[in-house]
Amino acid sequence: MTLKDIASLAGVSPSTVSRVINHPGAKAASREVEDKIWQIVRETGYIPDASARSLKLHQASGQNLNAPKSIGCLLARTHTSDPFFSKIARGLEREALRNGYTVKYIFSYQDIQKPDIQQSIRQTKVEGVALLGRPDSKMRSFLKANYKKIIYAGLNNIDSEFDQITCNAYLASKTAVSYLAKLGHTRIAYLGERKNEIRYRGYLDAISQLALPLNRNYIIDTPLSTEGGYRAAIRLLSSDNNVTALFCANDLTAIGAMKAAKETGRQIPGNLSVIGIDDIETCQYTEPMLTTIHIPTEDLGTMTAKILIDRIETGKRIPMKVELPFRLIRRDSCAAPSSTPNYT
Amino acid sequence: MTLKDIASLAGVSPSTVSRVINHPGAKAASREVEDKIWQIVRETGYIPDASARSLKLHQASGQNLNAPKSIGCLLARTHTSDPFFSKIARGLEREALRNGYTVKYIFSYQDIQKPDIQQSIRQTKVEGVALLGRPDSKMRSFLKANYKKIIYAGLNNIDSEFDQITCNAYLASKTAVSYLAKLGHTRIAYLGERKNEIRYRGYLDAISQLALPLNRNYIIDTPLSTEGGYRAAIRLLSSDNNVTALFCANDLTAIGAMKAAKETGRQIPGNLSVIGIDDIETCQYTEPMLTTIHIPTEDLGTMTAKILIDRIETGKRIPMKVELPFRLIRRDSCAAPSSTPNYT
DNA sequence: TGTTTTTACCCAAACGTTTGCGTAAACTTC
DNA sequence: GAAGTTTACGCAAACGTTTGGGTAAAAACA
Repeated sequence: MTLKDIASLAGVSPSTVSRVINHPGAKAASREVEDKIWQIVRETGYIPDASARSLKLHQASGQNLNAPKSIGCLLARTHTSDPFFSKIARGLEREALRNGYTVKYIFSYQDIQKPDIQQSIRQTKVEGVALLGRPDSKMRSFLKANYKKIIYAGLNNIDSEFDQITCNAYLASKTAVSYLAKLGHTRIAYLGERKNEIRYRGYLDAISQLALPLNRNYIIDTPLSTEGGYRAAIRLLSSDNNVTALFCANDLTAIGAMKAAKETGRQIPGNLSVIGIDDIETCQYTEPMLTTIHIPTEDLGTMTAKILIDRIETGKRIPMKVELPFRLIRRDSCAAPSSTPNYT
Repeated sequence: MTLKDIASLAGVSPSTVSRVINHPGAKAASREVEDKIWQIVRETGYIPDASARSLKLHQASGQNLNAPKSIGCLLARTHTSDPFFSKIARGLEREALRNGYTVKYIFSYQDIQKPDIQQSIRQTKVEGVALLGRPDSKMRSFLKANYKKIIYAGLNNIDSEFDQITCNAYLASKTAVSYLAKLGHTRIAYLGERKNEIRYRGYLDAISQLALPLNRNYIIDTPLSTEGGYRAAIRLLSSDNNVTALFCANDLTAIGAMKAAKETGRQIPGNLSVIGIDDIETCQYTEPMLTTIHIPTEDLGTMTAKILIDRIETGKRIPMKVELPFRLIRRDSCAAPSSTPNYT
């Protein structure tokens, strides 16, 4: 349904329809014609095309009072089933809706180099976009080329011109490791990603600052998923009997690791302590319940929405990096290393 | 700064600039010219006008052979973090992408009555939509009014004109209950939703067909989430010492229930058997591992995409109801009821 | 009745892009 | 060196609006 269609249905020219719609009341057309036009508009459910309008008016996209507004949310498909990101998305959506915005999600990260995918994404009209999880460089340049208002939410700082809503995962990691150290652990392994990963750096720095021995074998590079954690832990635990604690870069990984631990005969937290990051819901349903660092995931989402929407509505950009607080949640998966330290 | 400006600065036509910018690498221009254009773009800080772009790209899917194509995916926000639906979505997305379609997700279910939300949804152009999870009547009429090509995917049959890709959850439920009965259980509880829920009907019919006693107290109406399962099970287990098995309408519920069982002193599967439906990944990471009915979730998604896309491309509709097979996965959470049947 | 004003509409030119088609020139191939 | 193929571009027509500048017909006026 376009203006033209309405026009021909009403038997008038597009100009007339446009005037009627945009300046209601201003007698741009006869009473009769005006009524007829409105009627048809209602019947057909016609919605003026926002792009065309803004193109023509070249108004800085803010004017139309009752226009449908929406923000985009970009998320890598691989993260689609990660509760951490779902939760952020949920906060985002809630806050957006409260402000009258719809959220449109796009998960087609990895195919961003294909031109038709790019087009398809561009085609969905949004006033700004929230970026969940680290973008690769392709994604980054695509975003810069196509959107003015972009906010990144996630755990890693990304060195880029986007504004960021994060939690200080570097500190969070150090906190987790320190906690393990304070319990008496000295042989602490890292399970998670390494490349450009701030949690890994946090681990490394904590180890060195606490003057703990750094053992290369205790660093396992693995994707942040339950299966990744399981595999990594199996690898580690079946070849080494000295580790007493596992620092996992997120809860999913930790949960996988716990299963591996049990399968290789460990008691948690008896012979082995496990700690994660995120505090996803499942942490409370594992046996034992998982000690972890709580990240205010949902708030991450709502803040992102708030700031993005503020930027959209005021048109002003105050560059910023927001950091939300984390905290250690002591549950049952960590304890002092057993007095008979080595598992046999 | 417009395309034209860039073009004249570079001494070429706008078309060339456009091509260079949009299909980088595709030798749309000579190496020389291309470099020059990028250089000017960088120097001038040119940003393509989003409205113009989207206006142009919108052109209603009629002519343009390699136009960007996309399908919509509607999912209730409440299901957003349910692994069952994430998995369907993942299958859907994979298949769609393989066919050159992008998927656009919308989670704004509950606010569908607000006109501006409706507008915003309508505004996103898609060639067809996949509907994950049962729509309420508002949603249904909205969909019927706005889209021609709709396919429903999920566990419940919905009596509607939409085509459906499902698993026979009715039979699945009966299978689960029969399995428990075959193990020797007679006091089997139902934890899950009741209203219009086919799994509930399956439970009821199984109980009656197997001539087991039907105990109203063993039917707990609860939302399908971990927390829902936990609450429901606490309620049941702390007031009754005779149940020997819990049939949970999905795995999330079952996982919550397992926690409650442990907290109330049950051994699984010693004193209490628990069975779920879905076979989400977490099932393998619980203690004990959860026996469940496997639903080919990802296939549900790919089938949905396949059929939807076929309909879009051929333009023909062959009304259909597709049913994918399920199967029982025996893990460790179910066993024969103990010889000292009552828990004390 | 002739002249001016008003009413009610239409025409067509933009807005900044993208892209199918066309075409000179350059390069192959035999 | 003729015939075909490829490369590297330009032309112009869209996309859906808005709006300034018309102009016939109707209304008002003298």
